[in-house]
Amino acid sequence: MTQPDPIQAQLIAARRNQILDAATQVFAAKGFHRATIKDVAKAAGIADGTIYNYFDNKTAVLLGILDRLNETSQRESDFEQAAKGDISDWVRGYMKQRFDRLGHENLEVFQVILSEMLVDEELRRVYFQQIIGPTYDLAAKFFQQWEQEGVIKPIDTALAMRVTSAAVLGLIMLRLIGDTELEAKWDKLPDVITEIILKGLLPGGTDE
Amino acid sequence: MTQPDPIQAQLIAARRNQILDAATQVFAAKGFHRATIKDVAKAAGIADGTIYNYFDNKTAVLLGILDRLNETSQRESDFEQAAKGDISDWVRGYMKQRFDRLGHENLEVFQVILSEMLVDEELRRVYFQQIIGPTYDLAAKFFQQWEQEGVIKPIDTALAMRVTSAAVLGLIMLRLIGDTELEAKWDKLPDVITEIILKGLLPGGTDE
Amino acid sequence: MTQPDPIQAQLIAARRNQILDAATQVFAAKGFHRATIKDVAKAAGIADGTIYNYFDNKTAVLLGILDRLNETSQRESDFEQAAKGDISDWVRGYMKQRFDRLGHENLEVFQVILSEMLVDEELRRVYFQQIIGPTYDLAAKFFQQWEQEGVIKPIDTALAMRVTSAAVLGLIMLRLIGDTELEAKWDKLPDVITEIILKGLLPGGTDE
Amino acid sequence: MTQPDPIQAQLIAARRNQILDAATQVFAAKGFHRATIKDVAKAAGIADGTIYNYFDNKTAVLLGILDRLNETSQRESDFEQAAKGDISDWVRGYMKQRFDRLGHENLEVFQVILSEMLVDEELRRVYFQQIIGPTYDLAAKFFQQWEQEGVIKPIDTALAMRVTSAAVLGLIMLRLIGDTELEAKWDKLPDVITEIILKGLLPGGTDE
DNA sequence: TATGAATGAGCATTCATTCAT
DNA sequence: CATGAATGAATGCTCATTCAT
Repeated sequence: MTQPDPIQAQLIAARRNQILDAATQVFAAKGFHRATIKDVAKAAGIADGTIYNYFDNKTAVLLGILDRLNETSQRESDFEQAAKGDISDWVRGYMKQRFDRLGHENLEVFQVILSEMLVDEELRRVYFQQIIGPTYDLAAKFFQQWEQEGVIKPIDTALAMRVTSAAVLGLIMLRLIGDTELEAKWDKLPDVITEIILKGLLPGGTDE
Repeated sequence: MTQPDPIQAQLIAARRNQILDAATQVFAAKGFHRATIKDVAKAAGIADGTIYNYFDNKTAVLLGILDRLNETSQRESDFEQAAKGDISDWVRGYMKQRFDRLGHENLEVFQVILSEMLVDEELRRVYFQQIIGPTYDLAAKFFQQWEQEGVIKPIDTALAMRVTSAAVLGLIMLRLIGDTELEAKWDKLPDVITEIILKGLLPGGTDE
Repeated sequence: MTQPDPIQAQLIAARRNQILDAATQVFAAKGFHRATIKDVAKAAGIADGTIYNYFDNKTAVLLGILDRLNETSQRESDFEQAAKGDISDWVRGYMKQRFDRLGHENLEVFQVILSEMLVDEELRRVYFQQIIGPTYDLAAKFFQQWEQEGVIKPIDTALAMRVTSAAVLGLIMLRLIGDTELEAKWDKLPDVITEIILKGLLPGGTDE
Repeated sequence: MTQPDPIQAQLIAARRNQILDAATQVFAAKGFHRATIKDVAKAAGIADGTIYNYFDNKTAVLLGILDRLNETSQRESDFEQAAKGDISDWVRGYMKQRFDRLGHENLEVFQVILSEMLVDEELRRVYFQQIIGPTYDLAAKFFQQWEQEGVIKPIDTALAMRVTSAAVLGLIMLRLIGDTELEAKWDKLPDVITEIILKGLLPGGTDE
């Protein structure tokens, strides 16, 4: 029954991606609830029912988008290397990457995911386990190491780390909510936020 | 028609609050979309149609909740006085107030509002105009004053202010998304976040 | 309990008329179904419930309008006198009266009544008994007399009479349905229709 | 997608007809407003939603009925041929066809359509464009030709033509409104109305 | 596997009518 | 009688999901 997966798996993956591409586009444009399966199917150039051969339900499609984002993130995250440099470079690099990766389409899908996540238990769980969790784990290592090395002041690293990423998430939220000022100065944010965060984290906190 | 509206207004306000109480409870429990008007009516102990004597739409009910939150906020916000003290006190006070005000029920409603806001243009507009806008304006005054006085380093105050509130919003988001660590250490956050933010904002950034 | 009706009756009649005036206006503007009791009440400057002290239900209000139209019609119909003259004058007079009486507001209420009548059994019955019936009876007398006197050709007078009034009703319908040509030439119709009908009814049907 | 639409179109047409048959029956029995989509679906033996795969709205279903009536009309209307004969034959033929075509079911649907048309702008527009308009155009040709040939007296042909069809429409209305006399003598009407109309239209207007 | 027609549960909203004050 | 808040039945329409072909 279940063949190993010669090229079958590739075909399936291709179809899934085709659907996810369409869904990303459609969800970003109309939002999760307003977008219908028919919309997605049409955008993908397939029939409604076909989607259900690859995903259990509409929510699963959103989860699929999340998964892909996740994979992309991990592939892109070269924190490890960056971390070899000093903390200043690392934070700035982290910020730059975060803000850059949110181009227009990404931002809109992210909006949909966030909105749905606030309402859907499972999505929340998956997002946390697959995306936030690993990121935390990685970052935690750095923060703890920095603390031990005295690079940052003695502080609850778990919270410090969370405040750092919260600042980013919060700025994204504010922009999504309609803060035009933020939208206009989006490019300046990595530097500003780095400056603010760092000069508090650094024991000396002065010039740089 | 008959009287100007001495007690009439009170009756209306009472009914509205009765509905908003029920809606708050129901929306928090089931989310905005999953909750039906019938649910809210039942929870309020009235008929479906009665809700429409006090609110135009289901969305208007959510806006009503937002309004109440807003009024409560403004009544509670004694930023002005706090500001007379130094920046350190102000930021710590701001943080404390923000985090304290999000008890359990508040947090859940906030979750619903955030989720819906990410999807509903009008809600976004209203929220921004009525809540974020005024807060920004108030905060902007302080930040600019502080900058002129040299209390904080020369920096884009508009962004600095946004980063500050973004940190709070982001932490709330992270908690809502399911960060149990944050939930456990919720009480410590005002101090930690103040420390981080301030020591970056302060020109010296050291001891305090 | 039931007082004879000193001035009471007058007050009641006044209130009823007040309501019917408002209803006529509102129904004409929005149609029977789209118009709500609230609309009528507002237009009449009274409360919703008050209407139900004077009419059993919404349909009864329409019936009330019909009644008034009927009374007006009967008061205006001086067919008797006209009939003393010759048939030509009578028909022309009849036509002129019919077409003149349909000014703008009248036409629109008539539209509402017709539409509702086609769907409401009782309205149909009342309309027929109170308006069409009496008119038929009156006209029948004339037609029969004319036939006996040889003023019109030997023909089924019941049908002849009906064809005559049908022509009028049909033209009104066509106009209501949207025949702009008819609307433009509305004033010419009494003469044209009289000419057509008469020169067929008259035994000679000759010159002109 | 797959095939052009050989049998597909037939299936669709069949389903549409199935729905229209049911709707005709239900609308005739209960009237357009009182009839629910659920009624129609039940009568057609399908689910509610299925109707919306074939029609946009409830109103569109009524328009569909209208279209079918229209097609039938056009197929049946052999005015052209009839017109080759003399005017007397043409009018009598026209009348016969009109009155014959309104058997019982047809009459009831027509009632619904008329009622709704008096209230619905779009229906009115469609009916005028698709049914009345073409009929007018065709008839206008004949009337103008007849006038030029001196077959009918010099008269405003546009109005003459309208009076002619108004007579028919008016009689239908009177019958629909509940004129039992008309119902009883329905078969005699084509002759009577032809006689009345013609002997006025004919220059001589006498014998025949 | 792909299709897309059929399904039918689900829901916001309206509004005629009632009745306590 | 007047009021107008409360009622709650009633309904068109959507759309995720299924399943026969």
